Amino acid sequence: MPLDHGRNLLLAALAGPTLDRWREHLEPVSLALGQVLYESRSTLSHIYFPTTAIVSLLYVMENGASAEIAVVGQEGLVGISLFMGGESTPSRAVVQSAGDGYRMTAETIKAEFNQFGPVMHLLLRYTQALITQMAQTAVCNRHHSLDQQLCRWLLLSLDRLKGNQLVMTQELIANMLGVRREGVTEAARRLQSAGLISYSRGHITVLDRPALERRSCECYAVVKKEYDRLLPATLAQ
Amino acid sequence: MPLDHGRNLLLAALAGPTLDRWREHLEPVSLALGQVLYESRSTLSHIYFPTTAIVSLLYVMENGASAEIAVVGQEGLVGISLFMGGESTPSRAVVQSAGDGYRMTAETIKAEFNQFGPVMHLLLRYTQALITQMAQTAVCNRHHSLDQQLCRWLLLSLDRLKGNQLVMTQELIANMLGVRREGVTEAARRLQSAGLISYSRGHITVLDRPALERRSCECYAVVKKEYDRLLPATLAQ
DNA sequence: CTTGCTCTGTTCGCTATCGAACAATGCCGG
DNA sequence: CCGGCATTGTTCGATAGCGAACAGAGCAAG
Repeated sequence: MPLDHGRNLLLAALAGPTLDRWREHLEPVSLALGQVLYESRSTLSHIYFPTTAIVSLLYVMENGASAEIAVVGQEGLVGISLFMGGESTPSRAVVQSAGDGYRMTAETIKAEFNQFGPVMHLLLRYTQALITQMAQTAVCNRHHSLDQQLCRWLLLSLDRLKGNQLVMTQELIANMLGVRREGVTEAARRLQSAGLISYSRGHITVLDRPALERRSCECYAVVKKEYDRLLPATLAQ
Repeated sequence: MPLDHGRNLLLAALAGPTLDRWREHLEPVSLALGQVLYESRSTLSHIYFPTTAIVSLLYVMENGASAEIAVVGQEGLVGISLFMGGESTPSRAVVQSAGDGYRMTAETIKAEFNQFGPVMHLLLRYTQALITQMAQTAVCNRHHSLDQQLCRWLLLSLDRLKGNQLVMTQELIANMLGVRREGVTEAARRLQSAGLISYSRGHITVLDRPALERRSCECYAVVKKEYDRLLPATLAQ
């Protein structure tokens, strides 16, 4: 069963006949750290279903600064603009944590979407969950401290990986959060001395997840709750 | 022609037969300042198509602070979660500028969407434009100064009104931007002394729109461009 | 074991925004 | 035309995050 190990939850939610039809169209791909799945304003050639990889949707400003808009892992897909109809977006999709996934050509996914069945409704519900994540990112950027945002970010990433370890430099986290690397260093040090995490040279281990959740702002919980509500079949496994 | 004056651009984009069918389902409504079209997490009963009103989607935090996620006017609709499948969202929709619009029951819009024709594709393209606006709000909240954000916000509002006047207290703007009222006062004073706007007691007149655009961050242009790209038929009027 | 490089730690002054307190101004109803 | 209220203006100290510069510290290749 090729779709089993480290599977993507949207794919896993597909019922038998659809999945059988999809199987031949799903190409396994290995996603390397830093790989760009699509560039800002470029027409997408494929839609991606991460399994063990994590992908960040981020916007890169004219001056080169960036900010993460949302994160996608095994629970979702990269490339909603293909079925939403726009074909491209102003944002960029970058692999934030190396791993595997599947991809499907733009044509195929559009044809599948346009069968207007359960596939379409699943993809749209996922899209709404993604919208919630973006909205909450906006709120979080406005109101919450770097410490809180770091907690939120670690939790969102953790949910998309197995285990309690993240391979992730502070520099990279800073780029995602749109802050200075030094700011992340200090926030991480505070979390470490509080015993919530331990890290060294690109390896972060979460020691006390409940404490991390308490220290995070409400944004994490809002997003989590909404994913659980909108995609129960896929997450309750 | 009841849908003519101060019309909604999505409705205007509908072709004859669809519009004829819709006409009897569209109920004209008057939207008062501060009116809540839907509450956080509540099931929506109607979808709204503003004509002269402007509606803000905002998230209200546990401590009462708020932040605008996106703004909707004559170019769009309020209540995407009805056809996206979630039925509700964690955000709230509040009338930011009084005016008129149309509404349609949840049942009707779902039935129309599920005819899978041009209506569906139009609504999905609009949704993608809205997503871009949310994403850019997140970026803007992270990186840009209050002055820049105020310019962006004024421009977005202006695009959704006729004329160059906004009826809008600084207190309200502050709530939307998620900043202090004093901050808006100072930013507005700076814009006023630069000759870009003139305001008094809740009435803001834009005197020099090009200058406002220059002073704004890139976010406004990104969003505008994406709306124009995704909804050309509706905006090119 | 050394060299070089990546990653993390730390410091300094700077600025934008915050939070709070209070003053001034103009509109509206009686 | 006067009192009250909504709105705007101004100031103060506090603080979070920025920008820049540089110091350690661990890993990896030779």
